[in-house]
Amino acid sequence: MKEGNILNQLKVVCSLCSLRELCLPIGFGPAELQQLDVLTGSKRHVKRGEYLYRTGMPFASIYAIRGGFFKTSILHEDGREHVTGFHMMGDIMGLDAISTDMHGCDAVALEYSEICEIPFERLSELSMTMPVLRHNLHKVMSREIAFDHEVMLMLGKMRAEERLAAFLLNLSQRFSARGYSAASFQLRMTREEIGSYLGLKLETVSRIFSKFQDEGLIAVQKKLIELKDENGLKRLLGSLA
Amino acid sequence: MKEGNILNQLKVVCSLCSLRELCLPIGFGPAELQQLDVLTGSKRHVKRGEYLYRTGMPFASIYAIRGGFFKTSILHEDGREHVTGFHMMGDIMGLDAISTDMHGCDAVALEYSEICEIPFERLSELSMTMPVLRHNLHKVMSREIAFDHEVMLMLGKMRAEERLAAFLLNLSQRFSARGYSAASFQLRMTREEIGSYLGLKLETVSRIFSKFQDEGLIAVQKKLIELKDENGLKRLLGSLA
DNA sequence: CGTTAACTTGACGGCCCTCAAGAGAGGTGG
DNA sequence: CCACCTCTCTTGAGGGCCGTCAAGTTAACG
Repeated sequence: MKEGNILNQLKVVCSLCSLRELCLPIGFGPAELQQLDVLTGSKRHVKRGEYLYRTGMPFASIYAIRGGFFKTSILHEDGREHVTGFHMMGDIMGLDAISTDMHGCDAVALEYSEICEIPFERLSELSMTMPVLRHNLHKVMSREIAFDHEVMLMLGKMRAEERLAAFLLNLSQRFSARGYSAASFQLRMTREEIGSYLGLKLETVSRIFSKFQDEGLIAVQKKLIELKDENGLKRLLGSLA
Repeated sequence: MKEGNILNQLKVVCSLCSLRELCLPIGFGPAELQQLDVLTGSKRHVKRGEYLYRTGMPFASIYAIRGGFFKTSILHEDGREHVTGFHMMGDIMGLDAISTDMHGCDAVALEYSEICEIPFERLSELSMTMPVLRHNLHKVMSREIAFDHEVMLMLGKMRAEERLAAFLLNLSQRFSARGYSAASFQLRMTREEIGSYLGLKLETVSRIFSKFQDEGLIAVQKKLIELKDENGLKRLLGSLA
């Protein structure tokens, strides 16, 4: 992996939700903008712990996050879950459901969140006449594929410390891209959920957080994370390659 | 994970490449079909070991496999590679490059292969006027996302034996869906490539193949695999859940 | 027939999981 | 307001799975 390949992975704030603003400078007329407004009309609030959708539910819309924090996960019969992703403002969820017309995972809000429901059929139709919209849709889907490949790399090749470092740096960049601090942020998820996402156990996550703190790389206070030595974390990742 | 969720994952033979046939029963006229032929006109042969594309190359086309076998992988500076996928007839490659306009992985033919190069910009334009094409494109991309999530689950949660069992069953189903034998097939990749894909070392892959053979689950003769007890393999997977 | 790549098998060790106990934080009801 | 409960997190001890290292075998190819 090229240095910073994973690091530079971030789901840019280019959500279809905010496409109105995105399209303005491109020279859209009022008519097109009005069409977009039809799409972005349906907003919903989701309380902490509530499901936005569940596995097996029929697929009709994709969801753009206006604010808040979600996890998506697959649930097993025995109750174990695997977290497939964490999602924040500007991210699009539900793209994996198009192929089967049924949601293939659960989406749970980890804090109070606002989402924007986008009927996919209408979006698809609208993308006929709006090349920019079409291009953006393809980019969003493609970015998810490319990002998932990075995650696969992480799960398949990295050791626990490298995974945690990559995870923290990715979070940092995504917060930073959204105007929040890159060096200090609140984790919205538990150690167990982090572990599930990274293919580790919660004890391992906790231990490595402590280790990073001892080494002066980060400061941890429960869910408050402060990156003290970003380059140090990046060096950890570099050792993979 | 629901029983057979991973098992049922298979990239259906619905490649855009064979869309001509696919669209016929839907009632396309000669004009539309001619448009499609423009897309599928550019065919290429790739010899064993040749690269179809490499990381960093500018993105212009996606590729539908007409025949043969590919692996896609990310290469590290130190020479180590992580295999992100194996691809056979009917699969589409290169979808991860749309977001960056640059290929993010290497695609290597593991045997003599024939592919069909599809200029993405033209495909995208064409999808404006052809809803079926548009829908198929979205489905193909969505299926890749959903499948990658299954792989992430495998890498994050399964033990070595479970990964191998899932791998063999997935291969079996994909061969079967293409008209080949589900119970007996030739591996196109080395143990090392399998290991890289599954997050294991080649010795582990070899050991587990031997173990499966001792247990009567499969018969192995180098690259020739015969599934002797498909249900036994599925039971291995079931124990995950 | 010689060379090399790919595979198999064994011994050993390390990383992470498992099991366990305890501490801290947050919420609820008295 | 405080006691109490529960969820989450931390830390330790021990064990198991798989990686590492090594040697030998087989297959493929010129």
